[in-house]
This record gives sequence, C-alpha cells and structure tokens, in this order.
Amino acid sequence: MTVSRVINGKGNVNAELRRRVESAVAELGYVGNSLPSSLRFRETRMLALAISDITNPFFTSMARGVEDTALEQNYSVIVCNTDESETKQERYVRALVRRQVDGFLLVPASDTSESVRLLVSQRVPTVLLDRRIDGCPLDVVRGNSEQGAHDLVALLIALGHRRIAALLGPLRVPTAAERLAGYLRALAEAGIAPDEGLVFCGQYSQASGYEMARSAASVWPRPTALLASNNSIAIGAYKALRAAGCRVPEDVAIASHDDMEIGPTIIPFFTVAAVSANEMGRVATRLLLERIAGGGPEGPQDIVLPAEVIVRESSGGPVGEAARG
Amino acid sequence: MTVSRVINGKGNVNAELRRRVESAVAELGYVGNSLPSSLRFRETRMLALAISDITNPFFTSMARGVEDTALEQNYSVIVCNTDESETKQERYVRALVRRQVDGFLLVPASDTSESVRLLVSQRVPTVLLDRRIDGCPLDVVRGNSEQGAHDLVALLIALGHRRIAALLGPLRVPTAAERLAGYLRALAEAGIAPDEGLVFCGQYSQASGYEMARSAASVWPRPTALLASNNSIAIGAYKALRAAGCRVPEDVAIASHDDMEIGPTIIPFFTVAAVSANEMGRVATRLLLERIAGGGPEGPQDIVLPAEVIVRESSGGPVGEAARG
DNA sequence: CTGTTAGCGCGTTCAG
DNA sequence: CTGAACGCGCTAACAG
Repeated sequence: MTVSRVINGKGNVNAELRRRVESAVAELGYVGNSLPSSLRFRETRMLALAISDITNPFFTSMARGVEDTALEQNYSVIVCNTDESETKQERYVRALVRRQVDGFLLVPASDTSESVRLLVSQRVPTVLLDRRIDGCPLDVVRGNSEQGAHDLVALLIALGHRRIAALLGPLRVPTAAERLAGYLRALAEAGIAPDEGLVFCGQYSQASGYEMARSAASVWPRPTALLASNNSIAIGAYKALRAAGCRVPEDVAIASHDDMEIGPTIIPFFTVAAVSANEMGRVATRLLLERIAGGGPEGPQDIVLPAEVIVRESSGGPVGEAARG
Repeated sequence: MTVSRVINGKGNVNAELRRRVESAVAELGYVGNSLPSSLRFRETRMLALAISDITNPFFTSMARGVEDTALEQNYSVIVCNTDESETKQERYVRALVRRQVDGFLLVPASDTSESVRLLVSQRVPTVLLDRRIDGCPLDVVRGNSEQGAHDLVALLIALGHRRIAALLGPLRVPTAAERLAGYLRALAEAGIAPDEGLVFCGQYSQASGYEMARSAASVWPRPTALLASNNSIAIGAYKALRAAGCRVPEDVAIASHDDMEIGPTIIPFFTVAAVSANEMGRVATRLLLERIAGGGPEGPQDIVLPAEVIVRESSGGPVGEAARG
C-alpha cells in the first residue's frame, strides 16, 4: 500500500495523503510486523548467543559485550545457557536455526560435534567464543590460555614457589590442554622438573576444584602453590584449603584464570536483605506463560516475594542467617 | 506437502513414502523454518526480557531463572539491557513488539510511561519485574522492599545502633520509597526519632553510593550504621568509608539490600590471568556481523586476546597489576 | 491416503 | 504519484 511508503519514507507521496496516513498510524498505535519481510528477505536481525551459564560473571560480561555491539546495528540477541551439555546445546542450535537467526555466537560445550556440523552445513554465519575446536572451519575469538597460565606460574616461581600444582579442566577441552602447556613451559624456563603427581584434571566446576585441591593438599611434600584453571575451580579450591585448615596465601598460594569484574571489595561480606532474583524470574515467567495461554488468575497480580536477611560481617555482631517471612 | 505431515508426524502416511521423505530429509540436512507458521498463527515462541544491566548479579540470576523456565515450554528469550534509560527501553519495546514476541518481561526503567503504554495498547502479555508502576494494569513480581528495609534496620538497632543513615535510590522509584518506609517503621518501632539529616537520596549506582556515604560520614555526630538500598550503593559506600579511613563494621556498620549469589568467599582476592570477556564478546560480534554482511577477512580467523595477570592477595607477595601482552 | 488451495502481512515491482 | 499483484514457506482445510 501507500501506507508502507509513508512509514518507510520511500518514494514520494502526496502531502495530504501522507498526513492522513500518519494521523491514522498515531491514532491506532500501529506498530507493524517484521515477520513478513524477514520471511521474504531472509533477514531476521536476530543473533543467537549460546554460553555455558549466564550466572558465571565471565559469560555475563561476554553477553553484555555481545548485546551492546549487536544493538549498534539493530540486532537482537537470544541468550541460551547450555550448561556444557551437548544435548542442550544441540537442541538450542536446531531451534534457533529454525527460527532463522542471522548468526550464531557459540561457546562450544565440551563435546560438541553435532551442533557445529549443523551450523556449518546450514551455512549459518558462526563465530566460536572462548574455545577453539580442532579442524573446524569457523572463526574463533578466545583468550590466550597458554600465555596466561605461563605468566601465572612464572609469577608463582618468582615468589619462590617450586612445588606448584595444576588444577585443570578436562584435557579434551582445548583450553585445559593449553593451560597445561603454559604451566609446563613456565616450569621448564625455570629449570623445574614437572611432577606428574601435581597435575590434576577434573571439570571446570567448584565441586571439581574442591576435590582436586583436596587431593593436591594430601600429596607429600605438599605443593606450596596452586594454579586454578578457571574461577570456579579457584573458588572450590579455596574452600577445600580452608576446610583442610590451610591458610591462603600463607600456607598455600593460589593463582587463577578468569577474573570477576565486580569491584575491589569483599563479597559476600555485606549483611543483606536478599530476595531471590532467580525465583523472581521463574515466578514471573510462569505467570507470563499462563497469560500467553490465555489463563492465569483474574485481574493483574502483584506478587511480592519475601526478603530474607542474611547476617554477615559488615553489620558487626554475630554472623548467621536470620530468615524472615 | 506430504513432507510436512511426515515431519510433524500428523496424519497417516504410506510407510514407503514416509521412508523416502525421511531419507531425503536426512540427506539434505533439512531443518525447516518456523517463520511462516509464526506469521500465520501469531506465535513466535519468543519472550523478551528487558533488565537494567545483565552485568548486575541480581539481574543475572533473574535472567537465568527466566531462561530456564522459558525453555521448559520451548520459548526462547531475547535479553535487552536498558541501562535504566527510558529511551533505550522504548526503542527495545518497539523493536520487539514488531518482532512479534509472545510476551514481555520488563524491569521498568525509572521513568517509564511510553513503553508500558505501548505494551498495554498492543495487548502484548507483559509481566513487570522487581518494580511496580502506580496505577498500571499489569502483573508484577517483586521483592518485599519495605519488609527488607525494616528487618535490616531492626537488626542494626538490635545491635545497638541508634544513628542509622539511609542511602536510597531516587524517591520517584517505588522501591526507594518503600525502603524509606521500612526504615522509618523500624525506627518508629524502636522509639527512635528519625533524623532528616541522615536520609540521602541518590541513584542506584556505585558512584552515588560513594557520594552519599561521604556526605553521611561528614554529618555530626556521625551515624554508626548505614542502610544501603542496593548492592551498588553498598559497594560505593564501602569504598567511600575506606577512603575516609573508617573501618567496616568497627567504625560504621553496613547493611544492604540485594544479595550477590557468588559463593562464600572473598572476591576479587585471587591473583588471576584475566582476559576481558566483554572485549571477547564485542570482537566476536563485530566479526559475526561482518560475516553476515558477506565481508570480513579471508578464511576462518583465530583471534586470540591477551591475558593480563592481576596480582592480588591469594598469591602472596606484593599486590598490584602486571600487564602482559 | 495424498495433492491442491489459500492465507499469514510485508515490500517490491510493474501498471495505471 | 498511487493501486494491484506476487512471493516468502509453512500448514489447515478441503478435494480428489
């Protein structure tokens, strides 16, 4: 119609007619629908971002960087948490390819053949993030794991440590292998013979970091420093050392990959009134889905979740949880 | 075609024909396209989630809760950061309504009339998160701000504090007003007369928390405790107190709203090799957009960002940054 | 059991 | 300068 011309400002339209259309648009609050042209011109202006877990601050900042950059060119970003599961990842990839996303940003899950094959075969523009995949013809953007591990170990050596344990992720994940390589290179440069008993391979998780650190602490002579291959492992290791009565860094030093961009302070350290944001998201989404289905309770709801006070150091006095309705 | 019947398993199809179709599907790696039926049946199976900033751990866990719940019913979630800007928010709302999202989850930006009007007038199912809007006929899911503030202040009073400053967000945001109400109620219950000079209104930001705490610390007699209205304010206040030579909690106690679900440890405290995840996201997205446009460098890229070692307490030795290429 | 028709709503292209 | 026709790809409804 002529309406399209007016809205898109293309082609000349009689001034009077244009005014009539514009007022009608304003009156009816017409918004339009981008699906038809997406269908016709094969362009949805949507990107998919599949990460392990948005709850990890590393992926959070990644997501923010993606979103900001996408917005500059009017793209929207669909975020998916794969939890490192190939099954979940593949399910997402299929669903989003069907939704005709214009491009895919993927932090590949540990075992990741099928999803990538699909993306390649469907010719969906794809960039891999954080991890490369051997022999995969896709762009990758990642950090320098080898150099990072090397520099951390070199630092520990410079501080006088000679027995340094490495707490790695699964070796089939390239970053884990690269971090091991950096660790070994730093040792070699310092003329320290590597000790196989000090290299541990597990998962990129707190639980695994906890276990690996416990094993490392029971080796004799005990290592004086730990290299943690990611932030979760570092946190788990720290907990294990504390549980074992080791002080950090006096008894055992820790150096880790991955930073958490939170601000230079001690957290959790504040006494807070906590409302579960996760629960809030769940409750709201459940309600929204009911509404979409045309159901849900009569009239607008105002659902108020309780705040629970968690007493920590910042308020002084004894520490502990004090739940409240 | 009959193909559709086979794929969707609807209606009976001759076994032989079905086999032929199935093998062709497998052969060609046919994936299908959900746009046409979205167009026809007005159902995109997409939800929009607009939050202030995914970088804030509070919204991160919210996003995770939303995403998990949406996935259970095969919905995808488009995440948007509004940065509390009504302009940005409205732009997103328009774009996503055009994209025909099935529902909208909105943490309304401070000044938020137009977007909400649009959602209501277009009859897009919408649930408000975290903040209510006066006289708005939409569902809301939020935390109990009044009770949380009350409980925190009651705790501080029980610990012996009588001069408690309140560091609030902008009063036109309902949560700020509610937190003030809770603060006043707790004082009243303890028979403490409120002191206007101890109530500060600013923004929900670290910078504002810093400023407000600085002002609070210069009041005489100095308050012995602070109530911070969100996690950013708490962090800013903590920094200001430290800069002013006050110890927390010995000189001034702090209690805050909003928790950060990170695990019971001290962060940042680890010496790390940091790669900017944000930068990684940006670089990857820029590259992907070039690819989508059919450009970008020849052949698959392998872009490696440097790791920078940040020396903190966990490694022992002197603390400071040691950048490396 | 299988093939045909029509329609979702936009933008482009071509006639009037 | 404006209106009409067509096509994107899928599926519901109906005809064969």
